[in-house]
Amino acid sequence: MLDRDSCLVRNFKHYCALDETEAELLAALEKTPQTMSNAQMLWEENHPADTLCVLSEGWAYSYRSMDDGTRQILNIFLPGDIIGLSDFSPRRHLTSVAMLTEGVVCRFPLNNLTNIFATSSRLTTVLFSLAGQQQAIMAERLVNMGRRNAREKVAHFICEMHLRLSKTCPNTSHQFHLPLSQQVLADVLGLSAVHVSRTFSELREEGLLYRERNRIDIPDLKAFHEVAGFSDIYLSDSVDELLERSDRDSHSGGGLR
Amino acid sequence: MLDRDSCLVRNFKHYCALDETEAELLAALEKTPQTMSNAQMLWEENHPADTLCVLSEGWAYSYRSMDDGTRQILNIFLPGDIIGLSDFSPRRHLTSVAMLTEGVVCRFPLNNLTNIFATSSRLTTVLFSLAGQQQAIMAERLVNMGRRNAREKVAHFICEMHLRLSKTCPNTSHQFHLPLSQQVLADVLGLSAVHVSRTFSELREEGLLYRERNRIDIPDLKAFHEVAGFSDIYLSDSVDELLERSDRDSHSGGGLR
DNA sequence: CGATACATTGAGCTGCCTCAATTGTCGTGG
DNA sequence: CCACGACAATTGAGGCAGCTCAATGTATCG
Repeated sequence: MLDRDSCLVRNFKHYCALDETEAELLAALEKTPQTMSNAQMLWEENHPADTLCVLSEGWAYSYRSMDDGTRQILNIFLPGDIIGLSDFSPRRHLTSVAMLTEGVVCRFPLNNLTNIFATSSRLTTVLFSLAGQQQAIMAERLVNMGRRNAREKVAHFICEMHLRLSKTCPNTSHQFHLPLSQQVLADVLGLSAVHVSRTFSELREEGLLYRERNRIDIPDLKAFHEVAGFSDIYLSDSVDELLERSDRDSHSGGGLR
Repeated sequence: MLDRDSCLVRNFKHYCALDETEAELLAALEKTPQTMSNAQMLWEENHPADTLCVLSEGWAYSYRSMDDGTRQILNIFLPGDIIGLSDFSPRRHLTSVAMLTEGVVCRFPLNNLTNIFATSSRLTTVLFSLAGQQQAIMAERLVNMGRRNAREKVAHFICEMHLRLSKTCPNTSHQFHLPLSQQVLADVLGLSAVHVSRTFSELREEGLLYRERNRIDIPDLKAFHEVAGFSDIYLSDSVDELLERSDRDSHSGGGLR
C-alpha cells in the first residue's frame, strides 16, 4: 500500500470507492514518477505508442502539427488525467504531447490497462467513463470551433477550464491561474494570437473578464456563462449509477468480482 | 446462435477471432432490430441515456443544436458502428442522433456493456479501441475545423468517408455513394451551404472531384489526398497486437479467461 | 543592462458569410 | 402525361469577422 493516495487514486475515488486490489492496480500506473520541465515533450506524433502516461503534477497539452508550421491543440490535461487513452489502439501516437508547466508524469505500458480490464470490471467502467468524458470535451470543442465566433470561443473555453479546475481543486474561485499564453489559446481555438488579444481586450472593456499574466478573473460567472453559451452538462460525471448496475449484474451471476 | 453473423459481429471479427461466448455477448446487442425511416431521430440531446444503439443498416449522424438555430454535426455513423459510446457515463445524451437514410438500428441497455466488461476482457479491449478510434476521428475533424480552409475541409472529409467506406464495404472504388446534402456537409465542416457549393464547383473545375446527386467520383485519389492534406494513420486499427498482449497476460495469471 | 518572450495596437486584406434570386430535380396528384 | 410544390444546388452582390504583417510596449530573467 501507499502511505498517501496518488493523484490518480484520488481522482478515481471521486467516482467510486476502491478496494485494496483496485487501489493497487491504479497505483501501479504511477510507479515511475518523472519530473518534467516546462515545454518538455512526452512523446511525438507518429512515434511508437507503447506507453501511456498519468499526469501527476502540472499541465500538459496534446497537438497536431500542420505542414504549414501551424498547429492545432487538441486537449489540455490537468493533474490526475490519463494522457493518451485514445492512442490505445493504434501502433503509433496520433498526437504530440508536451508540458505547459513544470510537472511530474508517470509512464506505464499498455499492458497495465489490459490488465485492469482483465481484473476489475469496476475500474474498467470508470476508465470507459473517463474516455467518454474526454470525448465529450472534444465534441464540445468541435461545436466551439464550428459554430461560434471568437468572442464565444474564448469565453467558452475559459468556462470549461474554470469548471474542470474547480472539480480537481475545490478552492478555485472566480479567480484562478491559467498558464496558457495567447498563442496557446489561439492554437486551441483555431484563431490567431492577435485576434485572441483583441478579444480579451473587448471582454475586459465590457467588464466580463480580466486577465493579466496568467491570472484570470471572472467577476460575474453567470453573466460570463451567458456570453459563452456555456452549459456544464457535458462535464457532469455520474459513474456511480453505472457502477451500481455493474455491481448488481455481478451479484446475479455472469460477473467477475 | 445466429444463422448468420450480425453486422456488429462481422465488424468485430475484423479485429479478432471470437469464441462462442463472445459472439453471443455481441449478438445480444443486436437482439432488437427496429427499422428507421430517413431523418428519424434515435434520441435527442438531454434525454435520459439509458440505452445505446448498434447501427445495423443505413447511415446516421449525431449533432448539437445551437441557440441561433444552426447546428454542429459531430459524427457520421456507418453500418456496424456503435452509437452513443461517449454518452456512456453521463445520465443524459449529450447529442441528438438522427438517420441520414433509411435503415435498421438495435437499441440495447447500458448494462450490456458493463456485462461485457465483466465477462470478456478481450471484447472490452476491442470496445476500448473502437471508442479510441471514434475519438481519433473527432480529433482529426478538430484539426480540420481549426486549421484548414474550406477547400481542404471538404476534401479531407471526403477522403475520410471514402476510407471508412472502403473498410466496411471493400468494393468501394473511386466512385461511391455519399448520402449527404451540401447543407449536411456544411453542418459537419462549420461552413455555410453556399460556400460548400462553391467549393465543389472549384474542385470540379480543376478535375479533382465530381459530385452529382449523392454520387462522388474521385478520378485521381492520390492527387486528391494531396489537396486534402490527408493521412490515413488516424484510421488505422491494429488491435491484434494489443490482444496478443492481453492474452499473454491472462495466461500468466491475474487474468480472466 | 540587454535579451527574449509575450502582449497590444494599427492598417489593410480576404475568405467566408448572408441575403436573395434562379435553376434543376424529384415525387405527387390531378 | 403534365403541372405543381418541395427541396437541393447554383450563382451573384455586398459585407464583415478574423487574418497577416509590422511596429511598439511591457515584463522577466540571466
